[in-house]
Amino acid sequence: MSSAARRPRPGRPRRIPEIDSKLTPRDQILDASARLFTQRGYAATSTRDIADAVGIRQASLYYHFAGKPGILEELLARTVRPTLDQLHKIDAIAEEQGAAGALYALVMIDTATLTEAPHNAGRLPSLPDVSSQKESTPYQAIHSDLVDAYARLGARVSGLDVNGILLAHLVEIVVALRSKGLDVDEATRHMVAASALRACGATQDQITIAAAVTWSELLAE
Amino acid sequence: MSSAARRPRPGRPRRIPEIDSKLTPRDQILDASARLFTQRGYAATSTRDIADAVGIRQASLYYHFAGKPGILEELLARTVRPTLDQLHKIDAIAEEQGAAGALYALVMIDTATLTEAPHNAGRLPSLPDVSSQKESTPYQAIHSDLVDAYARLGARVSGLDVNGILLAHLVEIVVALRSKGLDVDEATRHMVAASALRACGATQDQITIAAAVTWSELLAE
DNA sequence: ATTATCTATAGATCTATAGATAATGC
DNA sequence: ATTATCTATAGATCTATAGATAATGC
Repeated sequence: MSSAARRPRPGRPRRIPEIDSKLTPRDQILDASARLFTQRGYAATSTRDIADAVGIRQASLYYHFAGKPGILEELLARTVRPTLDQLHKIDAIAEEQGAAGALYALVMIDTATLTEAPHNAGRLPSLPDVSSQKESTPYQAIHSDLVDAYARLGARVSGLDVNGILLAHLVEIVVALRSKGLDVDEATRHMVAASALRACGATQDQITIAAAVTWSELLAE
Repeated sequence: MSSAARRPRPGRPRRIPEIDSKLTPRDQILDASARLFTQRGYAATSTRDIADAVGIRQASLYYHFAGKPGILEELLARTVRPTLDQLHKIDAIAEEQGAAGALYALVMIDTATLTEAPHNAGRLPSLPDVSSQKESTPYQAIHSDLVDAYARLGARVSGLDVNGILLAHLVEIVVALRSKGLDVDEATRHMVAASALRACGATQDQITIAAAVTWSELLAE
């Protein structure tokens, strides 16, 4: 038998040798934290709980993160950053194909981000022990960028002032579905995108066209 | 001017005299706790936070409750106990008028309980730091009594095995509405009751009759 | 030299108990 | 005597820092 692939890293070895994980130590911490935060709550999870789950000593967390708030911050950011990183595509679609197609595409991207977040970390922002944190964390800033994008596109589709938070909230249905153990597939996400356009007063024809636009544009990465 | 009504109670006075509250000290603690638990989370709220909100010393809580878990337990119980206390009426309706009317009435009573719970304490059971508690608290027992009642009536209305949890979950829509700041009025609760019957396969005629039954029976306290 | 861990521990909570105290009630 | 508070504090965490250590990389 060949022994399992070893890929020795620098640094003092762990007391209990790492089971061969494909994740970096940093990502192991984030994954364990997402699981514990969503299952037991943020405040109810101690840094020791996280370290134990990863298989390192409590103090070793601080080499990778500025403590529990730092871990939370990164988990929150990962629920929006992948979406924001594609906003340039949305802008391009809005230019070339109109706002309806762009809004539809934004919903498809945002729901993909939320569906792919490990351990349904999209639940975290609405937990009381997370949302009651002090204002003006980096997350609040990037999240409001996303809300602004929804508000802009919603306004252009409807011709009215659309509340961006309302659209962002509508998209979070996929988080609720996941937390009830339901699978969120592509068809589900299309339904959510169509709902968002309908909420902006789009006709069925506009929705059908928007759905078509999304594919031709987004697949051309 | 007449001085505000004093109603001296036995016991050492508080350091900071109590502002004339109509609540017993025990209920003052429950009210402050419900507010803090729903706003900041259960684990994120310390016994000192609660005591400060009430205006007593941290240690004084323990005269009224067996600690934070005891306070939580009572708050959870109050989200179901008022409903369970009226189950005998539901049973009577089921006997005399049939299961559909009884299920409709149960939903109306349960939604009333949840709508009237101070600070929307109906949110608490689904918070991760609450739901991940160890099993077999008294609350789990009485809550499963309620779920059983839904399952029994649902089965009788539909003729099939209906998941009681599904109906109980459907009712919790009123908690979600309240936490979004929306008002839950009687019309809303009727819509929820009708939805529950529809979920059990009731016809519109059956629903109309069930709605009528509810009033004649429940108003006769 | 750099990296990623470790051990040890200080200081800040946080929970819960013991026992004192200041009212009312009888 | 009973009731409802208070003060004081022990013991159990929990977070975060300091500094040592055991690898790899150059």
